[in-house]
Amino acid sequence: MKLELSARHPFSLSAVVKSHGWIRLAPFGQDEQKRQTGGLTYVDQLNSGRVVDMDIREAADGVSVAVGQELTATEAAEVAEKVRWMLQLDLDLSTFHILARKEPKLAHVEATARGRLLRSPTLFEDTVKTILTTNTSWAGTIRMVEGFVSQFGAPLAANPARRAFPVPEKVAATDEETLRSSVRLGYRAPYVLELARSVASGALDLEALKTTDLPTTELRKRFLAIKGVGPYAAANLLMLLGRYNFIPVDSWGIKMVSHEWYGGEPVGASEVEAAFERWGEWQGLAYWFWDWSYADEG
DNA sequence: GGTAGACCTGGACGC
DNA sequence: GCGTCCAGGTCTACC
Repeated sequence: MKLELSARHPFSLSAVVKSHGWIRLAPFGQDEQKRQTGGLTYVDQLNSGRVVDMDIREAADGVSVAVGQELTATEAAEVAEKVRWMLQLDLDLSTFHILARKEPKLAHVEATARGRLLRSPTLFEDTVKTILTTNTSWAGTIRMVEGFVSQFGAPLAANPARRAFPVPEKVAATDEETLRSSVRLGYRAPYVLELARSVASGALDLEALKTTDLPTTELRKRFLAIKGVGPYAAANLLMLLGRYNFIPVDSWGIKMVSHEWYGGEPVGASEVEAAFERWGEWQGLAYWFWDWSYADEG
């Protein structure tokens, strides 16, 4: 089954895929051919319980989504809605692009259709993944997410090796020791377990925050109330929700700012924030897509 | 409100 | 092969 979805222009699927590291985390995938064309794959468990695989490619007016299974009308609508969300197909970045034209370090943004961030279909998935990026190497994040998905994700019938991201209920039913020792989440295990149980029980309606009109500072407080989510993680989640008032400052960003404006001298989070303060409600995006002078593999 | 120490893992390094 | 050190954000206790 194939779906055609339009995108607000300028749009580049490749730019979305390369926007950050999520593409390397299960159940996202990208074989060599898709790396060259900018496409991606994703395995998802639909509300009906069925696990489907999506093959997403750039098309004339947006993207085409090939689903490996025949879908009901309800399922097809769900897939379309999720892909629109994941790729931010409807996002209007024209104001940011106008501002970026005046800054040489951001002049590339509009021409290359950058600005969108790849995100997961659910805020639960993005929150778990964000927690698993904290206080570890990128290789560690990949390993933890891979273990988490392979242990608790529902398998694709045609290829059980490929699995969807676990639903909260499945994770909630496990215990901390399994998450620590088997999935090797370390001290993050109780954070992920508590999050899953809060969402599964209905105590925390995480998905409602995707479209809430709460002020950004209030939304940030909601994220900071989640165990394992601190200033960096909260800012990262806000970015994914299109709120760019806070910068997800991590050690890499501190290093970049240090070399960009302080001659490599030690700086802290406050210097990073000060460097982008003038960008106001767009500061997170300005930071994210800044053309850094200092070369680093990040 | 600010700060020190603990948390957990894997990789780098020295022996 | 083994032990030690270090990097990576957040939490808790304490001031």
